[in-house]
Amino acid sequence: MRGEYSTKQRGAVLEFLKDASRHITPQEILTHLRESGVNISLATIYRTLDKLCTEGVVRKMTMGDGAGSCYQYVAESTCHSHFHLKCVECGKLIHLSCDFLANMESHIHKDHGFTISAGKTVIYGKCSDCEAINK
Amino acid sequence: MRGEYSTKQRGAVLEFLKDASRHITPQEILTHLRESGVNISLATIYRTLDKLCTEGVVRKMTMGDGAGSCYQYVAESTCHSHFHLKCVECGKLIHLSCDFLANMESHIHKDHGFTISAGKTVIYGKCSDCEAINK
DNA sequence: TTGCGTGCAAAGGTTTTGCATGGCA
DNA sequence: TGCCATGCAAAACCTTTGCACGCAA
Repeated sequence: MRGEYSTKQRGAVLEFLKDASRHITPQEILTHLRESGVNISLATIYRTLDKLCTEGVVRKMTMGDGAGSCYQYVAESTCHSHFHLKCVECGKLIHLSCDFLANMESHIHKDHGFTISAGKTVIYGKCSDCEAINK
Repeated sequence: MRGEYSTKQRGAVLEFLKDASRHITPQEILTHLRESGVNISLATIYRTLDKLCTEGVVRKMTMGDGAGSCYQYVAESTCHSHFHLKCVECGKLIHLSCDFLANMESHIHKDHGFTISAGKTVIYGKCSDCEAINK
């Protein structure tokens, strides 16, 4: 018989991602689940995340600071108009929902023939706090 | 005496980056320079790139597909209004200069207090070609 | 001569893979 | 029972670092 099995580990990973609903590293998942008494290995986490990614349930993002990849649970409703700003100074990650960005998407689609995948995109720059400090 | 030396390796790396004027991986640099008869090691390339980065001569970018980091030569004049679109299907990288994006920068700066670093930002999505194929 | 730059090899961290075992259906 | 999922360990990668030597100034 073909198909997928529902296991404790897979359930735990998915539940943790849902609860956190923020960007998470495989290492974080390992630590938290171990603390919660779940027996799981890093390899399984990577394999599980890979599958969830293919299914479109979670999303993989790469932070530019070499700190490894992050994964995030994707609720269907939050797919649009949601960009991420990452501060290159302090590493803070800002979730940004804004109509203006919806305009940007349609502009780029019309004028440049490119369909933006907002969830995968990380915009780099400096947050207001760090900007103030350096001035 | 303090200061920097001008070496054959450093010159070769910089020249190659200038010539290519596109996004390049350290591995590519190694291969090309070796083929050109330049004796150089990966470690030196990383160290050189790191310095050039600090000096602002090249820019480091992270491609989200886990393919490692890319570096790009930065001409002073192209620092602004220059975003990158990367197709998640075919991997094509599109350089985008457009006034609209300048507007976006100022909008995000004013309304969200975030200063975008366009050169470090890669916007993911689907290019028109791949969009057409999948439809 | 001084001390930065380089090459090599080893180390560090993240992600992947092989293989035997365990667990779901 | 039949397979898929898991754990462990090893491997594969990318990147960084230590150390002795070479080379620019």
